Amino acid sequence: MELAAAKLKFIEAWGKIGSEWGINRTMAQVHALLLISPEALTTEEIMENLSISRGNANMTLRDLIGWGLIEKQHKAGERKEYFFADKDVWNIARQVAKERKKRELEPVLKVLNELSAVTGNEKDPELITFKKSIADINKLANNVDKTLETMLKAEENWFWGSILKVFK
Amino acid sequence: MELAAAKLKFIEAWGKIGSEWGINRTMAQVHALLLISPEALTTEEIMENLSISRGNANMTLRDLIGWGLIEKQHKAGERKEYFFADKDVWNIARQVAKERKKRELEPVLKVLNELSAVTGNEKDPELITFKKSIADINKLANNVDKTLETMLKAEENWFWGSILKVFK
DNA sequence: ATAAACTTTCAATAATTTTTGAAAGTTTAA
DNA sequence: TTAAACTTTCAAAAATTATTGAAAGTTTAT
Repeated sequence: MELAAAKLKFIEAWGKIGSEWGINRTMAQVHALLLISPEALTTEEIMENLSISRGNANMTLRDLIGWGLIEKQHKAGERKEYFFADKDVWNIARQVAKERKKRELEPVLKVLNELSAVTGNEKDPELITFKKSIADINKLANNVDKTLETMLKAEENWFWGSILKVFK
Repeated sequence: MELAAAKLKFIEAWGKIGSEWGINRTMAQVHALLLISPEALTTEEIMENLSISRGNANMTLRDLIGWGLIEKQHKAGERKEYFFADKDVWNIARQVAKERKKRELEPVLKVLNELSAVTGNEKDPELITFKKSIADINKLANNVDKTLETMLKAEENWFWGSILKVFK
């Protein structure tokens, strides 16, 4: 396969993955484009490359910066802003894990905690089932939380080394 | 907090989590409802409880069965179908992991493999960057795949025991 | 101070996803 | 076979989410 075709295919695939994981297609595609680009690109170049509007490009780039996945770069003597992606895939995974933990897991843990305090007739099967479910989910969520916490601090080789060794 | 209020809050929260993870809100809410219900419920009861239409309930229940998260049950002497959710949270996590692995991760691994075979001028920075990105993503995806594979086979206590011990 | 170069905003529009509900289909019992 | 009880389908409508593009805003150089 030729590079040009492969690039298109990668951008498409990354966009699809993104949308399956609740990240909007365009955002994932812009990220893909920057990920495989050796040079930082301008808004203009991104718009053209992906056939998206200026407004869309601007918002998407802003979001990607918010996720910590790309950064702005300024070139000496130029007014234009350039954007480039962190190419370290482990950093990307960690960054995504970090943001989703903060944005999603933590609020869930908070709600689960509140729900643990439900009151009522302790003989009521409805209450018994409810409490058991909440307790189980709570336990799972806490284990996930701890594992992510470790992942965030860990180096890639150490992390996978440890996990895969245990599972051999 | 009273049980009735807690149930509503849980259904809402589970729905929100679902939609953040690309599962549609209603599907997650129906799952939540069945998860905290000690008895199997009919389509009718689910419709009423969540204020959704018959068509929606039917499709959603079908999807949940497809994900292996709920099952049909028949009660002796009754024509109606009852639905109930597996209450084992570890099974749920495994089931979701299994389906997403099959539906999403495996196709991605396939595409990444094809993209590894890209050809071109080996001195071209574009090609070098592309190949490096693909190789790195490939490695990460394979590690995730192996870990999920282990998770699918594992008992909950063993799994978390192993992971959390390593990370202590 | 002005204008060119560039970035951001946001109301309107488009695209996508979800939901409805009535009609069609199926199963069971008599 | 008929009809009641129940389930499934799917075209149309509603809701949600993403995108556009022109106008407003900002920064820099002169």
